[in-house]
Formats: sequence, C-alpha cells, structure tokens
Amino acid sequence: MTTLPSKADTRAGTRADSRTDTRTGTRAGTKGVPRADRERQVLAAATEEFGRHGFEATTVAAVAARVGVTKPLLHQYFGSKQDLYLACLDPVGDRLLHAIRTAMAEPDTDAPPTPLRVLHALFAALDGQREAWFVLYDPSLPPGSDAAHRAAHYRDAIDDLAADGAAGLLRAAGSDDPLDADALRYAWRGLCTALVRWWINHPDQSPDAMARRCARLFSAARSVVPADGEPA
Amino acid sequence: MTTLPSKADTRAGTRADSRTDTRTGTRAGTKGVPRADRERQVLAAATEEFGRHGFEATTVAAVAARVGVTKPLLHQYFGSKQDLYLACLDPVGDRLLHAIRTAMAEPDTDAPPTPLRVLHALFAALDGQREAWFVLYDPSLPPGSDAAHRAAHYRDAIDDLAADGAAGLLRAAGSDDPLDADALRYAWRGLCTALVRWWINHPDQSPDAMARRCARLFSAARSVVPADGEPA
DNA sequence: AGGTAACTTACCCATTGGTAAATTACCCTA
DNA sequence: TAGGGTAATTTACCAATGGGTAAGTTACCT
Repeated sequence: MTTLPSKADTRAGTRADSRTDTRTGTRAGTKGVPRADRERQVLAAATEEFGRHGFEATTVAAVAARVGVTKPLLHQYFGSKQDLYLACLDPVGDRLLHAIRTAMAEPDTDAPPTPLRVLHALFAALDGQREAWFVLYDPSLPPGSDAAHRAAHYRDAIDDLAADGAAGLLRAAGSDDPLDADALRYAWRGLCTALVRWWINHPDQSPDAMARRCARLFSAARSVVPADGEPA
Repeated sequence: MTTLPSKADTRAGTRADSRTDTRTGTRAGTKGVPRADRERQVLAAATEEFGRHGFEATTVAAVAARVGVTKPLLHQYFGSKQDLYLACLDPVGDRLLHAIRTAMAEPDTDAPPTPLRVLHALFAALDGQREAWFVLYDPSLPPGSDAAHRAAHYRDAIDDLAADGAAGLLRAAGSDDPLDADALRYAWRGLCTALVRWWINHPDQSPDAMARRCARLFSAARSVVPADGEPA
C-alpha cells in the first residue's frame, strides 16, 4: 500500500532488471522475472501484508498487486493462501527463534540483564521487516488449521525460552505458583509485542536505540512497586 | 461457538421466558421476545463475538445464531454491522474509562500503587464480560471508519490517563524524552492486554485473585534491572 | 377480527479464494 | 532467420461467503 510501483513501471523495469538483477544461472526460454527472484519479492510483500493486516484481512490480490503481478501467479508459485502464509512463517519463525536462543545462551554475567539482551536480539532480527513479528502472533489464523498449529509451535518454542527466565525470577521473588509463571509469560509476550508495535510506528529508530530505550523504560518501571508486594 | 443453544431450544423457551423474564412493561400485540430484551441479548453476544474474533472475522449471522435468531432481525434492530459494533463499543468504553478514571483519582497514599489499583479496577469492570476489552483494542476495524475513530477515541482517553502516571515515572527516573513516554504508554497497554488475555484463558480466576497475581508479578519483575540501567 | 410487534424466507450483490486455458516473450537450434 | 520449446504471466471464469434488503409470515393482545 505504501510504495506501490505502477504496473507499467514494474513491467518496464522487468526486462532490464532480469539482465542486471540476480543472476540465478537462469538459461531457458523465459520472459519476465526469474521465478526465484519473483518468489523472494512475493515472500517479502506477503510477510509485510500478513504482518500488517493479519491473515484474515489480507487478500491474495493485494499481495500480488504489491509485487506488480496478478493472483494466479501467486497460486501457481505457492499454492493456496495458507501455503503462502506458511512460506512466510517458516523463515520468520526460524530467524526469531534463533536470535532469541543465542541471546539467552550468552553468558549471563556482564552488563545487560537477559531480558534486555533478548529484546535487543529481537529488534536486530526484525530490522528491515518489523511487521514479521505479527506474522507469528496473528490472532486471525483459521483455528485448527495447519497455519495456526505451525505458528503456535513457533510461539511455544519462544515462550519456552522465556519460561526459564520467568521461573527464575518468580522463585527469587518467593512465588512457586505455576500459574504465575504462565501469566508472566503472557505478560512478557505482550510487552514485546507492544514494543515492536511502537517501533513499527517509529521507523527512524534503530534497533540499538530501541534497546537503550527499553533499558530506560525498565529502570523507570522499577519504581512502580516500592519494596515488596504480596498481600493475602 | 461455545454454548450455542439449539434453535428449537431457544424458540421453545421464548414464549415462556417472555412471561417470566424481564417485565419491560410490554403491552402490545407481539410475539417472541420483547425488543428491549432481545437487544440486550444481541449486544451481549455481539460484544463477546467482536471481542473474541475481531470485527473483521465476526459475521453478523454468527451473532444472530448465538442468540437464536436470524440476520435480518439484527439489521432491523441495529442497522449495519458497524452500527452493531458501535452499539457494543459505547457501553464498554464508558465502563472502562470510568473505572480507570476513578481508580486513578483515588488518593495515591496508601497500600497499592496506582498501576495495580488501575489493574484491579480493570479486572472488576471486565468481570462477566472479559472479551469486551478486545472490542476496544480491535486491530481489524476498517481504517478510517466511524468505528475505528470512536474506538481510537476511547483508547486515547484511557491512554491519556496512563500518560500522567508514565510521565511521572520517567521524570523520576531521569528521562524527559517524550518518545520514552509514548513507548511506555504502548508497553503499559500491551501489558494490560496480555494480562486480560491470560485471564480469559483462566475463567476461574476472580478479579481480586488477578490483582494479587499482578502484584506478585510486578514485584518479581522488579529484579530484572539491578539498580540503574542507562547505557550510552 | 384486525392491528401490530417479532421474526423469517428468499433474494441481491460485492468480494475473494481458486482454477483452466490462453498468451507473451525469451532462448535455442536448424 | 524462422520457428519450436518453455518459463512467465494474464484473461476470464467459477463457487463460496457474507453484508444487506424486501416482502411476507407468525403469534400475541385488545
């Protein structure tokens, strides 16, 4: 919706680009953009659309229009709408999972505490495609579908990482209620989502700047609860 | 979707209920359930549907089916789908706004700090209709529509309340960056949303129990940032 | 018996996911 | 240099869904 190149524009550039663009070793009787390139374009566009509007509200035609192509091409390349979604989901999920996992695996010794390191890794992984986060956390996926299951799988994997940290925090604070741990996971997830959403609305902010901002927010939030807080 | 009473069931109960149910001073040549009662039923069902699935994914027919009636009746009573949404939005928005406003107006002196008082008020206001929160925070509203504007209006009003507290916190922590304040509002909103979502998935939890749980979580989160945290 | 509120059946139309069948443009060889 | 082969892409269509409406039907009350 933002930078929709006119069809004529795309079309005109097509031939020249295919010569200069990605040399995918293509050598066959072909017209237009090589399939691999087109697939990359489509995936990027679809990821942004799905992330911005959610699965339900995203139309295949809209994704196609962003790339300067028509619906049937997407179906031929990726299959159904859900298949297209899945094609977006996997790379995003893997990227995020890997980023968070390595951030948590780092020695917990020095400067930034784990949650802040995780946030920083998150921002770094999402830079350039921030809406991707909402591909994972899309509430409008058809319940019971493959897509919903796979997305849930990735979310759970990420949550499991958070669970470790959460459990530690709670134990230190004197709570061993498993429900508390679960709620804390929800809260943390919601916090990340909110921060990413803010970030999307402030495109000029670098990942590093975001991480620093989060550090400031955390230290400010520290004063909310004076010393201890467990009534009843 | 959960407790969908069979049509015959509802139909059969209709006549008997209208005699015992709400005596709305009805005195006219009528069949079925008096309009005022039906409207209340519809509003309750619609609020839950909208909250659970979002505006876009909610179908008028589904709301009608929940109540045991057909589409045209809803349209006759409430107008378009958007009108129905607006009819749900207003009471919910007013209720939440009022609850939060009074919670923040209370003397800030004694036991629970403001954020926790606000959360408690929130849970109390949402009890019995927890999905209502997501009617206000529905991302799938048609952009630019009346509905989107009104919902944004309520959200902003609530955010403005939060902004006061946020600004105070940040000033105390040494930051006067207005972007920090904005991000903190997002974070707080996201936190509330996440907690409400958790609550919806744990129907047995009372509002009071939720408030206590939040207090525990807050005190646990306190240890995330050791003493101060503002690098570079 | 007729008036009226409550409610439904049957329909229209725009949107959207999806497909089949062309058509275009390129490379390669004879 | 004409034409065959093939990848890329489109036009034209189908079927299902869902918002919305018109007109009729039911059941109650007086």
